[in-house]
Amino acid sequence: MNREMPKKTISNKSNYHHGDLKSTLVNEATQILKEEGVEGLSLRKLADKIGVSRTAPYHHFKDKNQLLCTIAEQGFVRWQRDAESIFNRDDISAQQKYQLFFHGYIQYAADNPELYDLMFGRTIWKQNSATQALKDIAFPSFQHQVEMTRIWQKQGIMPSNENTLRLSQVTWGTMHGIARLLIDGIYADRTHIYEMCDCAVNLFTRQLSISDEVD
Amino acid sequence: MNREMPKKTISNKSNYHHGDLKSTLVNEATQILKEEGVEGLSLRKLADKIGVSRTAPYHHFKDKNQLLCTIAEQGFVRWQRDAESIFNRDDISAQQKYQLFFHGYIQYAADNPELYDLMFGRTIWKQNSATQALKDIAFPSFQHQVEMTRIWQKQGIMPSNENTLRLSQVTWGTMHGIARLLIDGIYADRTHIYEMCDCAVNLFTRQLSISDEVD
DNA sequence: AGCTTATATTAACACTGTCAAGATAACTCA
DNA sequence: TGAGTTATCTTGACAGTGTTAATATAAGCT
Repeated sequence: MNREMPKKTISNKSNYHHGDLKSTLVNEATQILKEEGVEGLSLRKLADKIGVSRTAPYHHFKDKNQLLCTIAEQGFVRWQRDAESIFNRDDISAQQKYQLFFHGYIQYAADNPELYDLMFGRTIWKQNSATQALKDIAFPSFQHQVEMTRIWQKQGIMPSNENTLRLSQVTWGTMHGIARLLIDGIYADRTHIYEMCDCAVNLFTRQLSISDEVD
Repeated sequence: MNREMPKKTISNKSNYHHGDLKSTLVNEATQILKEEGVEGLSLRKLADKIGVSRTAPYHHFKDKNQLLCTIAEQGFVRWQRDAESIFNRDDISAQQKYQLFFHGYIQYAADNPELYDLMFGRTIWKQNSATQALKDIAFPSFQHQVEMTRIWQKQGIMPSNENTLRLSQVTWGTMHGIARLLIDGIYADRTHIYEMCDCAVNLFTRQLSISDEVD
Protein backbone atom coordinates (compact mmCIF):
# COMPACT_ATOMS: atom_id res chain seq x y z
CA MET A 1 0.00 0.00 0.00
CA ASN A 2 1.31 3.41 0.97
CA ARG A 3 4.21 2.50 3.16
CA GLU A 4 7.61 3.17 1.66
CA MET A 5 10.21 4.50 4.10
CA PRO A 6 11.63 2.02 6.57
CA LYS A 7 11.86 3.55 10.02
CA LYS A 8 13.92 0.92 11.78
CA THR A 9 17.58 0.18 11.65
CA ILE A 10 17.89 -2.73 14.05
CA SER A 11 17.03 -5.37 11.51
CA ASN A 12 17.61 -5.42 7.79
CA LYS A 13 14.61 -7.65 7.28
CA SER A 14 11.14 -6.35 6.72
CA ASN A 15 9.97 -4.15 9.53
CA TYR A 16 6.38 -5.18 9.73
CA HIS A 17 7.28 -7.23 12.74
CA HIS A 18 9.45 -5.40 15.17
CA GLY A 19 11.09 -8.51 16.52
CA ASP A 20 11.75 -7.30 20.02
CA LEU A 21 8.80 -5.11 20.80
CA LYS A 22 8.06 -6.32 24.31
CA SER A 23 11.40 -5.51 25.87
CA THR A 24 11.74 -2.38 23.77
CA LEU A 25 8.43 -1.20 25.14
CA VAL A 26 9.53 -1.76 28.70
CA ASN A 27 12.86 -0.06 28.19
CA GLU A 28 11.56 2.99 26.38
CA ALA A 29 8.65 3.27 28.80
CA THR A 30 11.07 3.16 31.70
CA GLN A 31 13.02 6.00 30.19
CA ILE A 32 9.94 8.12 29.51
CA LEU A 33 8.84 7.44 33.06
CA LYS A 34 12.18 8.62 34.37
CA GLU A 35 12.11 11.78 32.31
CA GLU A 36 8.48 12.78 32.43
CA GLY A 37 6.75 10.76 35.13
CA VAL A 38 3.67 8.61 34.80
CA GLU A 39 1.65 11.57 33.63
CA GLY A 40 3.89 11.93 30.62
CA LEU A 41 3.82 8.25 29.76
CA SER A 42 1.11 7.50 27.23
CA LEU A 43 0.94 4.34 25.19
CA ARG A 44 0.45 6.30 22.01
CA LYS A 45 3.49 8.48 22.57
CA LEU A 46 5.46 5.41 23.50
CA ALA A 47 4.41 3.60 20.34
CA ASP A 48 5.23 6.67 18.30
CA LYS A 49 8.68 6.92 19.81
CA ILE A 50 9.41 3.31 18.98
CA GLY A 51 7.96 3.72 15.52
CA VAL A 52 5.07 1.33 15.78
CA SER A 53 1.32 1.74 15.61
CA ARG A 54 -0.72 2.87 18.59
CA THR A 55 -2.22 -0.52 19.27
CA ALA A 56 0.83 -2.67 18.77
CA PRO A 57 1.64 -2.68 22.51
CA TYR A 58 -1.64 -4.42 23.19
CA HIS A 59 -0.27 -7.61 21.72
CA HIS A 60 2.33 -7.73 24.47
CA PHE A 61 0.52 -6.12 27.37
CA LYS A 62 -3.17 -6.52 28.08
CA ASP A 63 -3.26 -3.09 29.61
CA LYS A 64 -1.32 0.04 30.25
CA ASN A 65 -1.50 -1.11 33.83
CA GLN A 66 0.26 -4.34 32.97
CA LEU A 67 3.09 -2.44 31.37
CA LEU A 68 3.43 -0.28 34.46
CA CYS A 69 3.45 -3.34 36.69
CA THR A 70 6.25 -4.84 34.65
CA ILE A 71 8.31 -1.70 35.05
CA ALA A 72 7.61 -1.67 38.78
CA GLU A 73 8.73 -5.29 39.01
CA GLN A 74 12.11 -4.37 37.60
CA GLY A 75 12.33 -1.61 40.17
CA PHE A 76 11.81 -4.12 42.97
CA VAL A 77 14.39 -6.48 41.55
CA ARG A 78 16.98 -3.72 41.37
CA TRP A 79 16.31 -2.53 44.90
CA GLN A 80 16.36 -6.04 46.25
CA ARG A 81 19.80 -6.57 44.76
CA ASP A 82 21.02 -3.42 46.49
CA ALA A 83 19.46 -4.41 49.82
CA GLU A 84 20.81 -7.94 49.63
CA SER A 85 24.34 -6.72 49.12
CA ILE A 86 24.01 -4.62 52.26
CA PHE A 87 22.55 -7.44 54.35
CA ASN A 88 25.31 -9.78 53.25
CA ARG A 89 28.17 -7.61 54.41
CA ASP A 90 30.04 -8.97 57.41
CA ASP A 91 32.62 -6.24 57.84
CA ILE A 92 30.31 -3.89 59.70
CA SER A 93 28.22 -3.87 62.85
CA ALA A 94 24.52 -4.61 62.87
CA GLN A 95 23.81 -1.02 63.66
CA GLN A 96 25.92 0.23 60.79
CA LYS A 97 24.17 -2.29 58.59
CA TYR A 98 20.78 -0.90 59.50
CA GLN A 99 22.02 2.59 58.90
CA LEU A 100 23.29 1.65 55.46
CA PHE A 101 20.02 -0.09 54.70
CA PHE A 102 17.97 2.88 55.76
CA HIS A 103 20.05 5.37 53.87
CA GLY A 104 20.26 3.10 50.84
CA TYR A 105 16.51 2.89 50.70
CA ILE A 106 16.04 6.63 50.82
CA GLN A 107 18.81 7.16 48.32
CA TYR A 108 17.26 4.67 45.91
CA ALA A 109 13.95 6.49 46.16
CA ALA A 110 15.57 9.88 45.70
CA ASP A 111 17.59 8.66 42.72
CA ASN A 112 14.59 7.07 41.01
CA PRO A 113 11.67 9.18 42.13
CA GLU A 114 9.30 8.27 39.33
CA LEU A 115 10.12 4.60 39.53
CA TYR A 116 9.69 4.62 43.29
CA ASP A 117 6.38 6.35 42.91
CA LEU A 118 5.29 3.64 40.53
CA MET A 119 6.50 0.86 42.83
CA PHE A 120 4.70 2.13 45.90
CA GLY A 121 2.30 4.72 44.61
CA ARG A 122 -1.39 4.93 44.26
CA THR A 123 -1.39 4.33 40.51
CA ILE A 124 -0.83 0.64 40.92
CA TRP A 125 -1.86 -0.17 44.46
CA LYS A 126 -4.98 1.86 44.91
CA GLN A 127 -7.55 -0.17 43.00
CA ASN A 128 -5.81 -3.45 43.58
CA SER A 129 -4.57 -3.31 40.04
CA ALA A 130 -1.24 -4.90 40.89
CA THR A 131 -0.36 -7.92 38.81
CA GLN A 132 0.12 -11.18 40.61
CA ALA A 133 3.71 -11.20 39.39
CA LEU A 134 4.23 -7.81 40.97
CA LYS A 135 2.65 -8.88 44.22
CA ASP A 136 4.87 -11.92 44.23
CA ILE A 137 7.94 -9.78 44.29
CA ALA A 138 6.69 -6.81 46.29
CA PHE A 139 5.33 -8.67 49.28
CA PRO A 140 8.37 -10.86 49.94
CA SER A 141 10.40 -7.68 49.78
CA PHE A 142 8.58 -6.45 52.88
CA GLN A 143 8.56 -9.89 54.43
CA HIS A 144 12.30 -9.89 54.17
CA GLN A 145 12.48 -6.73 56.15
CA VAL A 146 10.28 -8.24 58.82
CA GLU A 147 12.79 -11.06 59.17
CA MET A 148 15.64 -8.60 59.41
CA THR A 149 13.74 -6.66 62.06
CA ARG A 150 13.31 -9.87 64.05
CA ILE A 151 17.05 -10.44 63.89
CA TRP A 152 17.82 -6.87 64.90
CA GLN A 153 15.52 -7.27 67.87
CA LYS A 154 17.26 -10.48 68.90
CA GLN A 155 20.62 -8.74 68.54
CA GLY A 156 19.38 -6.05 70.89
CA ILE A 157 19.77 -3.07 68.61
CA MET A 158 16.02 -2.72 68.25
CA PRO A 159 13.51 -2.78 71.11
CA SER A 160 12.60 -6.40 71.73
CA ASN A 161 9.41 -5.66 73.62
CA GLU A 162 7.65 -4.44 70.49
CA ASN A 163 5.72 -6.74 68.21
CA THR A 164 7.96 -7.52 65.28
CA LEU A 165 5.33 -6.95 62.61
CA ARG A 166 4.23 -3.63 64.07
CA LEU A 167 7.80 -2.53 64.47
CA SER A 168 8.48 -3.41 60.85
CA GLN A 169 5.44 -1.51 59.70
CA VAL A 170 6.50 1.55 61.65
CA THR A 171 10.12 1.52 60.53
CA TRP A 172 9.19 0.80 56.95
CA GLY A 173 6.49 3.44 57.17
CA THR A 174 9.10 5.91 58.28
CA MET A 175 11.34 5.14 55.33
CA HIS A 176 8.37 5.30 53.00
CA GLY A 177 7.20 8.57 54.49
CA ILE A 178 10.59 10.23 54.25
CA ALA A 179 10.96 8.98 50.69
CA ARG A 180 7.63 10.49 49.77
CA LEU A 181 8.44 13.79 51.39
CA LEU A 182 11.59 14.01 49.34
CA ILE A 183 9.96 12.91 46.11
CA ASP A 184 6.93 15.13 46.34
CA GLY A 185 9.02 17.93 47.77
CA ILE A 186 6.59 18.69 50.56
CA TYR A 187 8.35 19.30 53.83
CA ALA A 188 11.88 18.19 53.04
CA ASP A 189 14.54 18.44 50.39
CA ARG A 190 17.39 16.29 49.17
CA THR A 191 20.16 18.21 50.87
CA HIS A 192 19.19 16.79 54.25
CA ILE A 193 18.87 13.12 53.39
CA TYR A 194 21.77 12.04 55.55
CA GLU A 195 20.70 14.00 58.58
CA MET A 196 17.14 12.74 58.42
CA CYS A 197 18.26 9.15 58.06
CA ASP A 198 20.65 9.45 60.97
CA CYS A 199 17.95 10.95 63.12
CA ALA A 200 15.55 8.13 62.31
CA VAL A 201 18.16 5.43 62.87
CA ASN A 202 19.02 6.97 66.21
CA LEU A 203 15.40 6.79 67.27
CA PHE A 204 14.95 3.20 66.20
CA THR A 205 18.18 1.63 67.37
CA ARG A 206 20.28 1.56 70.48
CA GLN A 207 23.98 0.77 70.45
CA LEU A 208 24.68 -2.59 72.05
CA SER A 209 27.87 -1.71 73.86
CA ILE A 210 26.86 1.39 75.77
CA SER A 211 24.01 0.69 78.16
CA ASP A 212 22.24 -2.58 77.29
CA GLU A 213 19.25 -1.61 79.36
CA VAL A 214 16.50 -4.11 78.64
CA ASP A 215 13.49 -3.98 80.91
CA MET B 1 -34.01 28.50 21.67
CA ASN B 2 -34.51 24.88 22.60
CA ARG B 3 -34.31 25.03 26.34
CA GLU B 4 -37.57 24.40 28.16
CA MET B 5 -37.31 22.23 31.26
CA PRO B 6 -35.84 23.90 34.36
CA LYS B 7 -33.42 21.59 36.10
CA LYS B 8 -32.90 23.50 39.30
CA THR B 9 -35.07 23.86 42.36
CA ILE B 10 -32.98 26.13 44.55
CA SER B 11 -34.17 29.31 42.93
CA ASN B 12 -37.47 30.10 41.28
CA LYS B 13 -35.87 32.67 39.04
CA SER B 14 -34.40 31.90 35.66
CA ASN B 15 -31.79 29.21 35.85
CA TYR B 16 -29.37 30.54 33.30
CA HIS B 17 -27.22 31.72 36.15
CA HIS B 18 -26.80 29.16 38.82
CA GLY B 19 -26.30 31.64 41.60
CA ASP B 20 -24.05 29.59 43.80
CA LEU B 21 -21.94 27.64 41.39
CA LYS B 22 -18.56 28.10 43.02
CA SER B 23 -19.38 26.56 46.36
CA THR B 24 -21.64 23.97 44.76
CA LEU B 25 -18.73 22.92 42.59
CA VAL B 26 -16.46 22.51 45.58
CA ASN B 27 -19.04 20.58 47.57
CA GLU B 28 -20.07 18.20 44.81
CA ALA B 29 -16.46 17.72 43.77
CA THR B 30 -15.56 16.87 47.35
CA GLN B 31 -18.25 14.24 47.40
CA ILE B 32 -17.21 12.71 44.08
CA LEU B 33 -13.65 12.70 45.34
CA LYS B 34 -14.72 10.87 48.46
CA GLU B 35 -16.69 8.27 46.53
CA GLU B 36 -14.55 7.72 43.47
CA GLY B 37 -11.15 9.27 44.07
CA VAL B 38 -9.35 11.79 41.93
CA GLU B 39 -9.42 9.44 38.98
CA GLY B 40 -13.21 9.52 39.02
CA LEU B 41 -13.41 13.26 39.33
CA SER B 42 -13.73 14.90 35.93
CA LEU B 43 -14.88 18.44 35.39
CA ARG B 44 -17.37 17.32 32.76
CA LYS B 45 -18.97 14.73 35.00
CA LEU B 46 -19.05 17.26 37.80
CA ALA B 47 -20.75 19.85 35.60
CA ASP B 48 -23.22 17.24 34.41
CA LYS B 49 -24.08 16.26 37.96
CA ILE B 50 -24.76 19.87 38.90
CA GLY B 51 -26.69 20.42 35.71
CA VAL B 52 -24.49 23.00 34.10
CA SER B 53 -22.45 23.08 30.92
CA ARG B 54 -18.99 21.57 30.66
CA THR B 55 -17.19 24.87 30.63
CA ALA B 56 -19.15 26.68 33.30
CA PRO B 57 -16.65 25.72 36.03
CA TYR B 58 -13.95 27.65 34.19
CA HIS B 59 -15.58 30.90 35.20
CA HIS B 60 -14.90 30.08 38.83
CA PHE B 61 -11.69 28.10 38.65
CA LYS B 62 -8.91 28.76 36.21
CA ASP B 63 -8.02 25.11 36.20
CA LYS B 64 -9.02 21.71 37.37
CA ASN B 65 -5.92 22.01 39.51
CA GLN B 66 -7.27 25.12 41.17
CA LEU B 67 -10.45 23.32 42.11
CA LEU B 68 -8.44 20.48 43.59
CA CYS B 69 -6.30 22.90 45.56
CA THR B 70 -9.41 24.50 47.01
CA ILE B 71 -10.69 21.12 48.15
CA ALA B 72 -7.31 20.32 49.66
CA GLU B 73 -7.36 23.62 51.52
CA GLN B 74 -10.60 22.66 53.21
CA GLY B 75 -9.00 19.37 54.18
CA PHE B 76 -6.17 21.20 55.91
CA VAL B 77 -8.56 23.51 57.72
CA ARG B 78 -10.56 20.58 59.03
CA TRP B 79 -7.51 18.70 60.22
CA GLN B 80 -6.05 21.77 61.81
CA ARG B 81 -9.20 22.21 63.85
CA ASP B 82 -8.92 18.62 65.04
CA ALA B 83 -5.25 19.00 65.87
CA GLU B 84 -5.78 22.27 67.67
CA SER B 85 -8.42 20.79 69.91
CA ILE B 86 -5.98 18.08 70.92
CA PHE B 87 -3.13 20.49 71.59
CA ASN B 88 -5.35 22.68 73.71
CA ARG B 89 -6.39 19.97 76.13
CA ASP B 90 -4.99 20.39 79.59
CA ASP B 91 -6.46 17.34 81.26
CA ILE B 92 -3.88 14.90 79.94
CA SER B 93 -0.14 14.43 80.04
CA ALA B 94 2.15 15.57 77.26
CA GLN B 95 2.77 12.00 76.31
CA GLN B 96 -0.92 11.21 76.10
CA LYS B 97 -1.33 14.36 74.06
CA TYR B 98 1.25 13.20 71.56
CA GLN B 99 -0.38 9.82 71.41
CA LEU B 100 -3.76 11.37 70.68
CA PHE B 101 -2.23 13.62 68.08
CA PHE B 102 -0.49 10.75 66.34
CA HIS B 103 -3.53 8.55 66.36
CA GLY B 104 -5.80 11.40 65.36
CA TYR B 105 -3.65 12.09 62.35
CA ILE B 106 -3.72 8.50 61.17
CA GLN B 107 -7.43 8.25 61.84
CA TYR B 108 -8.12 11.39 59.85
CA ALA B 109 -6.17 9.97 56.94
CA ALA B 110 -7.89 6.61 57.18
CA ASP B 111 -11.32 8.24 57.39
CA ASN B 112 -10.72 10.53 54.43
CA PRO B 113 -8.33 8.58 52.26
CA GLU B 114 -9.03 10.39 49.01
CA LEU B 115 -8.94 13.80 50.62
CA TYR B 116 -5.69 12.95 52.37
CA ASP B 117 -4.23 11.77 49.12
CA LEU B 118 -5.15 15.07 47.55
CA MET B 119 -3.72 17.06 50.45
CA PHE B 120 -0.36 15.36 50.43
CA GLY B 121 -0.22 13.43 47.22
CA ARG B 122 1.63 13.74 44.01
CA THR B 123 -1.30 15.21 42.07
CA ILE B 124 -0.87 18.61 43.59
CA TRP B 125 2.65 18.67 44.93
CA LYS B 126 4.64 17.01 42.24
CA GLN B 127 4.88 19.73 39.60
CA ASN B 128 4.67 22.56 42.07
CA SER B 129 1.08 23.06 41.05
CA ALA B 130 -0.02 24.01 44.53
CA THR B 131 -1.84 27.31 44.77
CA GLN B 132 -0.29 30.00 46.93
CA ALA B 133 -3.39 29.84 49.11
CA LEU B 134 -2.85 26.13 49.62
CA LYS B 135 0.81 26.60 50.41
CA ASP B 136 -0.13 29.28 52.89
CA ILE B 137 -2.16 26.81 54.87
CA ALA B 138 -0.17 23.63 54.31
CA PHE B 139 3.22 24.91 55.33
CA PRO B 140 2.21 26.50 58.64
CA SER B 141 0.51 23.21 59.42
CA PHE B 142 3.89 21.53 59.42
CA GLN B 143 5.55 24.49 61.06
CA HIS B 144 3.12 24.12 63.90
CA GLN B 145 4.22 20.57 64.41
CA VAL B 146 7.84 21.67 64.51
CA GLU B 147 6.95 24.02 67.34
CA MET B 148 5.16 21.25 69.18
CA THR B 149 8.18 19.00 68.72
CA ARG B 150 10.39 21.67 70.21
CA ILE B 151 8.10 21.83 73.24
CA TRP B 152 8.00 18.07 73.60
CA GLN B 153 11.78 18.03 73.52
CA LYS B 154 11.94 20.69 76.24
CA GLN B 155 9.47 18.70 78.30
CA GLY B 156 11.74 15.71 78.00
CA ILE B 157 9.35 13.31 76.35
CA MET B 158 11.26 13.50 73.08
CA PRO B 159 15.04 13.20 72.72
CA SER B 160 16.49 16.65 73.17
CA ASN B 161 19.80 15.87 71.54
CA GLU B 162 18.23 15.61 68.10
CA ASN B 163 17.84 18.59 65.82
CA THR B 164 14.24 19.75 66.12
CA LEU B 165 13.63 20.14 62.43
CA ARG B 166 15.07 16.73 61.60
CA LEU B 167 13.11 15.14 64.39
CA SER B 168 9.94 16.75 63.12
CA GLN B 169 10.62 15.55 59.61
CA VAL B 170 11.17 12.02 60.84
CA THR B 171 8.13 11.88 63.10
CA TRP B 172 5.93 13.52 60.52
CA GLY B 173 7.39 11.27 57.88
CA THR B 174 6.42 8.29 59.98
CA MET B 175 2.85 9.44 60.30
CA HIS B 176 2.73 10.20 56.60
CA GLY B 177 4.23 6.84 55.73
CA ILE B 178 1.83 4.88 57.91
CA ALA B 179 -1.07 6.86 56.51
CA ARG B 180 0.01 6.03 53.00
CA LEU B 181 0.41 2.36 53.77
CA LEU B 182 -3.12 2.26 55.08
CA ILE B 183 -4.59 4.27 52.25
CA ASP B 184 -2.86 2.43 49.45
CA GLY B 185 -3.29 -0.87 51.27
CA ILE B 186 0.27 -1.94 50.69
CA TYR B 187 1.76 -3.51 53.77
CA ALA B 188 -0.83 -2.69 56.40
CA ASP B 189 -4.56 -2.61 56.97
CA ARG B 190 -6.97 -0.60 59.07
CA THR B 191 -7.49 -3.17 61.76
CA HIS B 192 -4.07 -2.46 63.23
CA ILE B 193 -4.12 1.29 63.35
CA TYR B 194 -3.99 1.51 67.11
CA GLU B 195 -1.19 -0.97 67.49
CA MET B 196 0.94 0.71 64.87
CA CYS B 197 0.43 4.12 66.39
CA ASP B 198 1.27 2.87 69.86
CA CYS B 199 4.40 1.25 68.56
CA ALA B 200 5.53 4.44 66.85
CA VAL B 201 4.73 6.60 69.86
CA ASN B 202 6.70 4.25 72.07
CA LEU B 203 9.69 4.61 69.84
CA PHE B 204 9.56 8.38 69.70
CA THR B 205 8.75 9.25 73.30
CA ARG B 206 9.94 8.34 76.75
CA GLN B 207 7.79 8.66 79.85
CA LEU B 208 8.98 11.43 82.11
CA SER B 209 8.28 9.80 85.44
CA ILE B 210 9.98 6.45 85.05
CA SER B 211 13.67 6.92 84.37
CA ASP B 212 14.44 10.49 83.24
CA GLU B 213 17.77 9.42 81.85
CA VAL B 214 19.16 12.29 79.81
CA ASP B 215 22.74 12.01 78.75
C1' DA C 1 2.49 -25.92 -0.02
C1' DG C 2 -1.01 -24.91 3.10
C1' DC C 3 -2.78 -23.93 7.89
C1' DT C 4 -2.27 -21.86 12.18
C1' DT C 5 -0.71 -18.46 15.12
C1' DA C 6 1.79 -14.32 16.41
C1' DT C 7 2.24 -9.79 15.37
C1' DA C 8 1.19 -5.54 13.36
C1' DT C 9 -2.16 -2.22 11.22
C1' DT C 10 -6.15 1.27 10.53
C1' DA C 11 -10.68 2.82 12.05
C1' DA C 12 -13.55 3.97 15.51
C1' DC C 13 -15.53 4.95 20.29
C1' DA C 14 -15.92 7.17 24.48
C1' DC C 15 -13.67 9.68 27.42
C1' DT C 16 -10.69 13.74 29.15
C1' DG C 17 -9.09 19.16 29.92
C1' DT C 18 -9.32 23.44 27.84
C1' DC C 19 -9.92 27.45 24.59
C1' DA C 20 -12.69 30.67 21.58
C1' DA C 21 -17.03 32.88 20.39
C1' DG C 22 -21.35 33.94 21.35
C1' DA C 23 -25.73 34.30 24.46
C1' DT C 24 -27.91 35.82 28.62
C1' DA C 25 -28.60 38.07 32.79
C1' DA C 26 -27.11 40.87 36.55
C1' DC C 27 -24.99 44.89 38.20
C1' DT C 28 -23.69 49.98 37.79
C1' DC C 29 -24.18 54.57 37.11
C1' DA C 30 -26.11 58.30 34.38
C1' DT D 1 -35.49 54.41 33.95
C1' DG D 2 -32.25 53.04 30.44
C1' DA D 3 -27.64 52.24 28.55
C1' DG D 4 -23.34 50.17 29.05
C1' DT D 5 -20.29 47.17 31.44
C1' DT D 6 -19.27 42.96 33.56
C1' DA D 7 -20.12 38.33 35.35
C1' DT D 8 -21.80 34.16 34.15
C1' DC D 9 -23.21 30.39 31.26
C1' DT D 10 -23.65 28.22 26.59
C1' DT D 11 -22.29 25.61 22.27
C1' DG D 12 -18.55 24.23 19.26
C1' DA D 13 -14.17 22.73 18.58
C1' DC D 14 -9.39 20.75 19.29
C1' DA D 15 -5.98 17.77 20.83
C1' DG D 16 -5.10 14.26 23.64
C1' DT D 17 -6.03 9.74 26.19
C1' DG D 18 -6.97 4.17 26.72
C1' DT D 19 -9.07 0.57 24.43
C1' DT D 20 -11.84 -2.59 21.17
C1' DA D 21 -12.93 -4.55 16.56
C1' DA D 22 -11.79 -5.81 12.16
C1' DT D 23 -8.16 -6.48 9.03
C1' DA D 24 -3.44 -7.24 7.02
C1' DT D 25 1.07 -9.32 7.13
C1' DA D 26 4.53 -12.52 8.14
C1' DA D 27 6.61 -16.22 10.59
C1' DG D 28 6.45 -21.12 12.11
C1' DC D 29 4.83 -25.85 11.73
C1' DT D 30 3.33 -30.14 9.56
